[in-house]
Amino acid sequence: MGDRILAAAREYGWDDLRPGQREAVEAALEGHDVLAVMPTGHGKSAIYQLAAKLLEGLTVVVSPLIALQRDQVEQLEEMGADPAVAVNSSQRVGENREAWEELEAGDAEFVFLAPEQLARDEVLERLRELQPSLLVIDEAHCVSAWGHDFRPEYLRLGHVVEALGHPTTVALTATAAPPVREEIVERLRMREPRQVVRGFDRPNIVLEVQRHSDDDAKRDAIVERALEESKPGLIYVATRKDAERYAAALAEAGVRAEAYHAGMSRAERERVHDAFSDGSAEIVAATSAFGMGIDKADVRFVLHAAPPDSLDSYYQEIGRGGRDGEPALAALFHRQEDFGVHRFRTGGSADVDMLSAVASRVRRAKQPVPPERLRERLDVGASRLTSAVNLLEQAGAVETTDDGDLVWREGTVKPAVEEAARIAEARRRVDRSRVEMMRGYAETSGCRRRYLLGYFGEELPELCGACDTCRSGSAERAVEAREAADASSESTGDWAVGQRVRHESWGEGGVVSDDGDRITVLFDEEGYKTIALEVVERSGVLQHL
DNA sequence: CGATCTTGTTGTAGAACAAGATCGGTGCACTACT
Repeated sequence: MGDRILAAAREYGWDDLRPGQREAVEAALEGHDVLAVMPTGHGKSAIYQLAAKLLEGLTVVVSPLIALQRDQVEQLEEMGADPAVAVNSSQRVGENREAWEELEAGDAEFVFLAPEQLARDEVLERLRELQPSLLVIDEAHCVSAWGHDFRPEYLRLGHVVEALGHPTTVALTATAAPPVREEIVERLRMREPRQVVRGFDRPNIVLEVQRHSDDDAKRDAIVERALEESKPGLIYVATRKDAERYAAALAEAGVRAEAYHAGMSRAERERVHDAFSDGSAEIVAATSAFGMGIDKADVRFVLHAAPPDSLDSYYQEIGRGGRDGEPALAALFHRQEDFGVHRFRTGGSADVDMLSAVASRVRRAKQPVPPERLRERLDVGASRLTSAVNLLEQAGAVETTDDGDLVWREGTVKPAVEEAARIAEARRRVDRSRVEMMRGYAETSGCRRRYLLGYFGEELPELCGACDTCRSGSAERAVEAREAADASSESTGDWAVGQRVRHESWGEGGVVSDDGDRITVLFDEEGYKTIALEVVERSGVLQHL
C-alpha cells in the first residue's frame, strides 16, 4: 500500500511524504476515520488529496470559509488533480447548478461546501445519492471553537456523517489540545479513529511576554517593536478599532502597514490579503479574522496586542510565523485588564425562551418536525434555532431522525430546558477556564514553551532556551524551586497526567499537566483548574477515581 | 470587564467633569434595494 501512496504522490509531483502523511492516508484507505493534527505548511491537504486519488468515489470537503474553498479548488486544478467544484451562496445560481450537474454526471471528484450548506435537506439528499466515499472536515477545530454558538451547524456534522452513510471521515486541523481532539472525535461520531498528531513544537519561534500596566506605554512598546523587528510581520488585536489604530500609527512611522478586520468591505479585505501575500504590505494589524488561508512562509514576527481567548487560538496565530524554519518572534503584550474582554465574550446566559419554545413545539407535535418549519413558526434565524436544538439534543430531550427532522425523546419541557441551560452554563465555565490557561501562559515564571506544549499534551524534556523566561534565568529558578519542593514532599507521583480524579465541588476530571508543585486538572463541567499539591494533600478535596 | 461615547450638571461663559449608556470577534445564507 505504501508503494501505491508514494506512486500517487509522485503523480502530483511530490518526491516524498512528510512524517504522518503516509500514516494518515494508510489509515483512511484501510477504512478508519482519521483525525490528523499537524502544523500548517505540513501538508495536511495532501492527506485527503492522496486518499481521494486512491479511493473510488466522490470526496466531500467541508471547509469553513468560502474564500478558502475557492483557493482549494484552484490548488487542485494547478496540481492536475481530478476536477473539483464548490457549492455556496457567493456563486451565482447557474454556477451552483453547473457544479451539481458535473457531480451528478460523475465528472467531478471533489466538492467543497460550508457546514451551513450541509444543513439543507436538499443538499444532503443530493449528496447522499452520489454516495461519497470520503468526507473531509477541514479546520476541524471549528467543530469545538465555532460549533457551540457562532456557527452551530458545525455541531450538526455528526448527523451529516450518518446521513451520508458514514463514509470514511478525515478531520484535519493545525491545533487541538487533547480535550478538543476528544470533542472532534465525539461530535463527528468517528469510528475506530486513528489520531495522527505531529510536530507541535516550532523551535524556531522565540516566545516572549511583556506585561504592562499603562495602556499608552503598551501601545508605544508594540509599535516600536514592530518597527525594529525584521518584516513582514503580523499584529493581532482585540478590536476592529485597534486594528485601524495600529495600522495608522505604523503607517505614520513610514512602514507599509494595513489593517484587516471583518468590518471592511470584501474588496478591501482581498486587497490587504493580496498585499500581504505579495510583500507590498510589510505589516498587517488584524483581528482574528485574518489568518486562515494565509500561505506565507517568511513571516518574521507575530505580536499580540491583547491575549486571545485560549492557547488554542494563540498557538494557531503565532503558528503563522516562521514557517520557512528561519527564526521568528512571537511576543504577547498584555495588561491585567485585557483579559476582561473575554469575561464579556464568555458572558450572557442561555436562551431559555428559545429553548422552551423549541421544546414545547417538538414535544407537542404528533409527527417529526422539520427544522425549517420551526424556523417559520418561531420566526427566528437559523443559527439561534440550531443552537437551541443542539443543546436540547445534548440534554437528551430531542433527537434528529435520519431525514433531519426533530422528535421528542422523553420527559417534560421544563426539566429538559433546565438541563439544556445547565449544559450551556457548563460550556461557558469551560470557556472561561480556557482564558485562565491563557493567563497562566502569560504569567508563568517557568519555560513558556513547556507550558504551551504541555497544554497540547506534549512534554518538553529540556528547557527550550528560546523563550524570555529561559533567557532571563527565571525558568531555571522555577525548576530548582520545584525540585526542592519535590524533595521535601512525600507524595507527588500520585497525580500523574491522565489520572481521573474527583473534586468535592468541581466534580470529575482528568489531570492534564503536572508542574511539580501544582497540577492542572481539566474538569468535565468546570474546565481547567490549577491546584497547588500542598492544598490537595492538606485538604483532601481531590480523590482518585 | 473595561474603554469610549453621550448626556447632564454647573451657573450664566464656555468648558470641564461626572454619571449613565453602549459597545466589543469570528461567517454563513438570505433578503431588500439599487
